[in-house]
Amino acid sequence: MITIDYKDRRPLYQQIMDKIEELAVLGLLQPDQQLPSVRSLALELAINPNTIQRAYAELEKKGLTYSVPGKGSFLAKSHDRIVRERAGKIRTRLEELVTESQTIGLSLEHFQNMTAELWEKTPATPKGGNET
Amino acid sequence: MITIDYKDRRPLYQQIMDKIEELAVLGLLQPDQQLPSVRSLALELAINPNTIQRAYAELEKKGLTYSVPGKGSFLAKSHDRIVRERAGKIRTRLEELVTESQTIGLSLEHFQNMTAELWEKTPATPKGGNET
DNA sequence: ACAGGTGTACTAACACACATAGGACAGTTA
DNA sequence: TAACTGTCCTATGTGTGTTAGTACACCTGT
Repeated sequence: MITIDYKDRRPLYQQIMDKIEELAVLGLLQPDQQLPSVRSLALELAINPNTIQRAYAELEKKGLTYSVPGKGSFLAKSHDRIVRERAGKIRTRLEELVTESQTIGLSLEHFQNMTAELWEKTPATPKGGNET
Repeated sequence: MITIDYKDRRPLYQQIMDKIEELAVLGLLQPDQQLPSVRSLALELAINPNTIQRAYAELEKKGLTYSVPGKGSFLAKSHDRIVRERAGKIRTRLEELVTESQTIGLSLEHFQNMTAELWEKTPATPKGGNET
């Protein structure tokens, strides 16, 4: 379900956070569904439990999950809410691209054409291969 | 000409690299034009010369500048070439955005509308104020 | 009550990148 | 020669990421 890529420059805890959010976006994790326990996931990924703990703590701080001592960690937000947040971030990054494009004198038409072209390529998955 | 932003999370040497590339894109630095010397820029920015040295060395590795011992560091590439490289990077990042948008089920039409809307906002400059 | 699962907290240690500090050497130019 | 230039080197401090080990409190099934 979750894998680690040591070629990835991002911290392990960050990769785990992103993977869980990704699973939530894709609907493979449902609200209130229990996540793997800190210890079991650490064992499975062959990394330190503290790293998982870190990831779960950050996810909870973001409001994406909630933890119940003695019971486990669970997905908190609804699929729709996560998707809306994602859309917001995409908008922010798009704004950066727009600004940079204008700096180098790219036209809106050129940009739109590029978008349409890339849209049709429809690659399978963005970040390096999602397991199994 | 070049400033440092300590609120910026990027390393200082990275900020310097980006600023110089930015100046080149905007045409404020011409090919074969001499850059500030390692020591003078370090003095001006009140940081260590080694940090400037690092920035210049990385820029040279990227082929953006060239250094002549005893003479100085100079901008290497033509404006056009830098712009083309920038465009390539923008394309790569746009591809990421497209993929992520598809993941969350955004439509091409929605994406294009968002782009057009952002395009018209036309903010002054992206990264924290490029002074005088 | 107990055992075994859960989250949480804490300290210590290591590796790495960023940055500073200070010094040294070689080439260029006036 | 003097005063610039780039380049190289070692040492040090700091912050972050990660591992390691331990401990405590909570929940659940037997």
